[in-house]
Amino acid sequence: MGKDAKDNPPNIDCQTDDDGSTCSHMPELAEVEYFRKQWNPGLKHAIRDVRLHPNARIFRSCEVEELRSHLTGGELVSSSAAAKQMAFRTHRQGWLGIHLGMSGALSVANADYVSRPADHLVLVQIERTLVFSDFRMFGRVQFSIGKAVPDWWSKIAPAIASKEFSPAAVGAFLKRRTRTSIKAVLLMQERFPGIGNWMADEILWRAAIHPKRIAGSLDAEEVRNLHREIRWVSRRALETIGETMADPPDTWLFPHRWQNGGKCPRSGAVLAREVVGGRTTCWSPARQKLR
DNA sequence: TCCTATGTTGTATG
DNA sequence: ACATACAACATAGG
Repeated sequence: MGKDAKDNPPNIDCQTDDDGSTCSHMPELAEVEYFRKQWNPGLKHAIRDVRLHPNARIFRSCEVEELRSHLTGGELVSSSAAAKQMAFRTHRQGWLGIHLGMSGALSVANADYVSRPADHLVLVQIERTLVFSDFRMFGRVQFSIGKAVPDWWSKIAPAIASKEFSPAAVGAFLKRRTRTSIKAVLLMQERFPGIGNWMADEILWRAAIHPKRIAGSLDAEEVRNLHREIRWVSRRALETIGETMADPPDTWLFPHRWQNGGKCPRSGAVLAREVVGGRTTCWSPARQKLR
């Protein structure tokens, strides 16, 4: 699972949002991986100062003063991402966990960076500043010290790319959901770590499965197709969005799904949009039938 | 003014 | 114990 970050040469570019408020990419699997790498230039460099908002909601599971004193004068040595969670290891057995929620973002800025109101955790170094901003504060920071792997990291479900994420495991999970839509089930992190709203829609569109289908009603072939598309979308998203945050090409559902009157890139039919499983859902009625 | 937002969690109910 | 549904969290933008 863990990919250790490379110690890249310092990158002093300011990559914070220039509109100062919104980020068009909300964090799912690949976006989290992209944001994780934003802090690579700061790994293995001393942190001179920690600026944080101790009462911000993102610290609701965190001993803020312990975090502050540990990081001040210390350093981050490596990082990995799993599901929608990031883990940064520190100089002396520290674990810094970051979840980006709906509006969180990591960025690297100049050494003389002036914090904005939504910058809740800012790590100041000699050559750069590492910034975690989150204006809605659905994100979460966690911190612990010690060899023991913290629960928030060890309890993450087996990665979609792993061997344990098998068609049989997916099928067994679906079989237990006899009254829930497949769309809602795909969002369950206990089996589909990192899948979020846009990925779920993309996967179902490719697998030609209607989002309102009852999860337990999929037949063996549909489960196989679904499993294959989950793997494919995850891998391709990591290769594209995970590297550059570039939007996927027009051959994906992704760039069409929020446009009013958007059309299915395969059938040309007008896309449907409706709340399914409590989330806004987009599908192509021409490809995805309720049977 | 009202509605939307790509996430998770706590709680109530079946 | 497990499955299910939904309000709540906080903020900005259309």
